[in-house]
Amino acid sequence: MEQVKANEKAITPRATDYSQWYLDIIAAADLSDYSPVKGCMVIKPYGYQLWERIQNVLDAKFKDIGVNNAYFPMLIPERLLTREKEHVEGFAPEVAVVTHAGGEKLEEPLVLRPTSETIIYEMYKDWIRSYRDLPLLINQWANVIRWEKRTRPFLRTTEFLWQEGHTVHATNAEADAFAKKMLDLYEGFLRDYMAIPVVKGMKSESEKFAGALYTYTCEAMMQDGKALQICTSHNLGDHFAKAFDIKFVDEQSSSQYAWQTSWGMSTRAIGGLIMTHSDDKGLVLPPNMATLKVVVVPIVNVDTKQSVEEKANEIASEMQKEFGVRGVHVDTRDMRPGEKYFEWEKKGVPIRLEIGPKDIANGQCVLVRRDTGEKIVTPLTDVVTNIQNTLKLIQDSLYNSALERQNSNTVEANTWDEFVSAIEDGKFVLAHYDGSAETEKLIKTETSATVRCIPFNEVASEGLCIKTGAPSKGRVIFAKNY
RNA sequence: CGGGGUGUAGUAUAUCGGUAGUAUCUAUGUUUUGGGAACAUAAGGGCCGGGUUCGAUUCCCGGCACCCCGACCA
Repeated sequence: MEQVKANEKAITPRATDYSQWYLDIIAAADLSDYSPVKGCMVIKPYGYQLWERIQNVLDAKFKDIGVNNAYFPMLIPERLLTREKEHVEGFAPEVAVVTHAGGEKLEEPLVLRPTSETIIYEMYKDWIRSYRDLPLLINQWANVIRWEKRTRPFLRTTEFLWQEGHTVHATNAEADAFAKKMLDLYEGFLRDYMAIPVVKGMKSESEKFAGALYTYTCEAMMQDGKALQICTSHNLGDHFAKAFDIKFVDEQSSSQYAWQTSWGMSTRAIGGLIMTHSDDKGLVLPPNMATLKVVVVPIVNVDTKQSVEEKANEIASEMQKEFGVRGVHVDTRDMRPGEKYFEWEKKGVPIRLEIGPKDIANGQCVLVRRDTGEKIVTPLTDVVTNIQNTLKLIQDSLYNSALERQNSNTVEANTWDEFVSAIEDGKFVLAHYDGSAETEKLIKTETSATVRCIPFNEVASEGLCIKTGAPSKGRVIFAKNY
């Protein structure tokens, strides 16, 4: 009977089955549910809070640099999608198409957007006439559909939520600088809020966005050593401008094609958050991502219930002045304290505050860190300050340990044997390769590693391809990936 | 689309060719409360179709669904 109990409440250890561990965390924290349509995902309220946080913070950052929101339709006429050759070839295998509506077969099928470049640029071509209309900086929050063969909650779902920014510029240099600027913005967000360190770099020719000139990416390392592409920013060059006839008249009165970027971050980032910080007890949220930052658990019995809960509420309302009404919760449910602890641990709440009759008598309470489990006895007079400090400590410590993990699991390989064994060990492997799609394919077949990116600081390095021995410029990171 | 696995209550599981058992969850009540409480009562189940059989949840065939591993996923 003990055995059954343990099994029911335990989370599969990471070391045993990482994949199952990940699913367990999601279930334990009550983040999502499977939908009747395979591959689609229901995001439950506690999970959606994370998405709302991402939305709020990113949206404010976008607006700070002059990017405003708009909305474009979900249905795209098929002829628009097919306009840019590489784009349609890249996406064709995974688009869902509406062929019937209103009880009739449609004359022209409508594609459920896998991404919105085409429909947005069809509009842009009429919005842009002169250099005075540039740059045009627009973002949209939307859902997109990609019919992937294999899905995983948050990491790759058939339908997912994201933001996609689409900008238009007068020169390629300006567009490129903007694409990189957005990547830096993402990096800052991931560092300061999600506590996820990333490697910034450029995608290889075969991994870049279909239709882009260059794709820049933030790659993060998960706890099993696999890479996750957490967001991308594309310099689209003038490819789409030419396909959609987006032209402007410059200061010399001559007509020119415009230069564009697009960039996005999706609900996949939540998957990255889960896999970066969580432990075998459940989810761990960085304080800057947690709506609920402190949960207060009064320790009571029948006699002390009223007085202890009163005191707990009093402290809580003091804290709410600092952390917001939704930032502090007093859990007065009629359950044993231990049960509550486990529940909030599974949900990743950064700090738990235990307060019982003995504490009150001593004018103190017990502050417990979710990340380390450390218990800190705190005078009631210093609670708010101590919590503020502890939240900062947790935030920093989560980032630092993730960074440390990433650094210590990133290695260089100079021979093929080194390379194979490092990939086998789940490392990020820095190595030269000749840049050809064939070599990439070959390496993937033999080791299941893919080119994650060419880190910006490696672009100039020269050497010989790890596989073919051909001359190579720009060392890349290889890794297994999600 | 290949390889493997599983279909029994909301969830997790057991047994068995003959009345389907347990835990958990849910509801109600009493007692409890410094790390997953106890007792009592109640409600709730065999994926679908066919075959073998006196009798199938069990065995066989087919379908369907789901899970895992690959392929695929710029």
